[in-house]
Amino acid sequence: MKTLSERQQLILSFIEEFIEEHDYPPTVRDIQHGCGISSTSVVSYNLDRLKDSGALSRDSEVSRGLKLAGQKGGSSGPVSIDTVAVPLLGTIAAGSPFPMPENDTWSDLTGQELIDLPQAIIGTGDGLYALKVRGESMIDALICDGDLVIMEQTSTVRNGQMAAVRIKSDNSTTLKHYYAEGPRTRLEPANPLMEAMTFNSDDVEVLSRVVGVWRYLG
Amino acid sequence: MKTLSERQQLILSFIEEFIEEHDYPPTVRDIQHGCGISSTSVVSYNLDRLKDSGALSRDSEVSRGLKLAGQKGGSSGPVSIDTVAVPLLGTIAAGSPFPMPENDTWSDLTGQELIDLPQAIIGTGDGLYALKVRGESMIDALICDGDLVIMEQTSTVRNGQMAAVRIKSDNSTTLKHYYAEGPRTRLEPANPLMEAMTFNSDDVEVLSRVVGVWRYLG
DNA sequence: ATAATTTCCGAACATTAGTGCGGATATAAT
DNA sequence: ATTATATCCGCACTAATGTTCGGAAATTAT
Repeated sequence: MKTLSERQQLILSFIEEFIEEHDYPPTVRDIQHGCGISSTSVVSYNLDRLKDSGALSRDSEVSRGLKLAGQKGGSSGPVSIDTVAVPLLGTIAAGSPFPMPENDTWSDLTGQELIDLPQAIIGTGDGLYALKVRGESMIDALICDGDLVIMEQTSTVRNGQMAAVRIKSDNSTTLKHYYAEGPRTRLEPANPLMEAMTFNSDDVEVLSRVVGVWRYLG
Repeated sequence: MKTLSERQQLILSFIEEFIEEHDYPPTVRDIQHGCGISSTSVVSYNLDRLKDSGALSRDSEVSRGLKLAGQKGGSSGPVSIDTVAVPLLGTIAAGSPFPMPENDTWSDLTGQELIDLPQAIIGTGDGLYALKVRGESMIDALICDGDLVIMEQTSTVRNGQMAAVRIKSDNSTTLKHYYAEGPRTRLEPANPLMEAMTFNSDDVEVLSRVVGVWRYLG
């Protein structure tokens, strides 16, 4: 049996993910653009090759007439270790109020979406929660749309740590590196190309500490 | 909530059986003939009613763009908290050569530092490796010093995915969103405030795909 | 090198398939 | 009955989508 070309494997994995996302197969043109192929005929050609090799079946003259043959291969044998489940409490977006765990929220986590993180890198996971970032409002913090921010609810952070802080006079909330310097508090964006700002310490309220950021590019 | 008409229930069950048989949803006309309806517009009308009632979702202007509400992904088993161990191969810094897994590196992982990541968000973990970022040379990619970049060794990525690409004429390597557009290839920084650049496709070599970024602020 | 084969390209082309519209028909409310 | 609402009918229109074809380019075999 002929081995699949790189492009054919790419197409195959694209189809798989497309179905995973949409619950229906892609069109020839979906594949074309998704895989950066210049012509629909090339897609059609490779689909026929894939059909020949038995990797999929194809209904002629039917839009989205694709069916993967070798569905999900059984997962090999992932090593099981301890993980910590962290509740996904909501999303942050520019302007929207900053979601915070509340007393009853903690006790009633039923139905909450949970994010599993390895204990090895997270620690005990006590008091941790996750927020999903919406929009590009946190570019300054090197955080973009879709990122998952892991936070620890605390009102005290050490200098240099990143925290969700509220500027009372603005009633705005941002993620910044925190530096208490006596009566003044300096907030420094993660992006070193951007300028820091200082406020009266009274004006700055620490909401949570940022423990980690997870960006998944599937 | 309105109760479904007989015809709507018929359509619903037809869609269900059709998907069962073909693995892709029917067209409006498939439904028309399958349910003995005289006009496509009647089908379209009832599909909209079914959408209103939440029985299914419909992608506009998309052939077979149907998804039954009660169906979601594959088998929903018990949530496993398995993790996958990913080898930490080295560090990336500005100017330094981009570390890549080599043949013997793969076979001899003894003593390699391993990073555990949840299988739930990483997948099988096949062909994955991790690199630690040194320095601020990747600010454009919203990646900063200390970040852990999870990569998959592949030379083919789909449009829109982020990848480690080498510009041959520069002999430089960066992380960019990749868009193959025929003879030209567009590389787009993750930071939407920055401009994209295009190169001759010959001049661009894909080294690895970026699967995820983990930033730990302990 | 030369020829054979595979793969790719671009541009039509032809069918498939979703949508819109005027009007008919039924069903329910007033 | 009369109005309102929901459903249906055909038909035409347009967008979506699979296919074809001549030729170029890359790969492999002789």
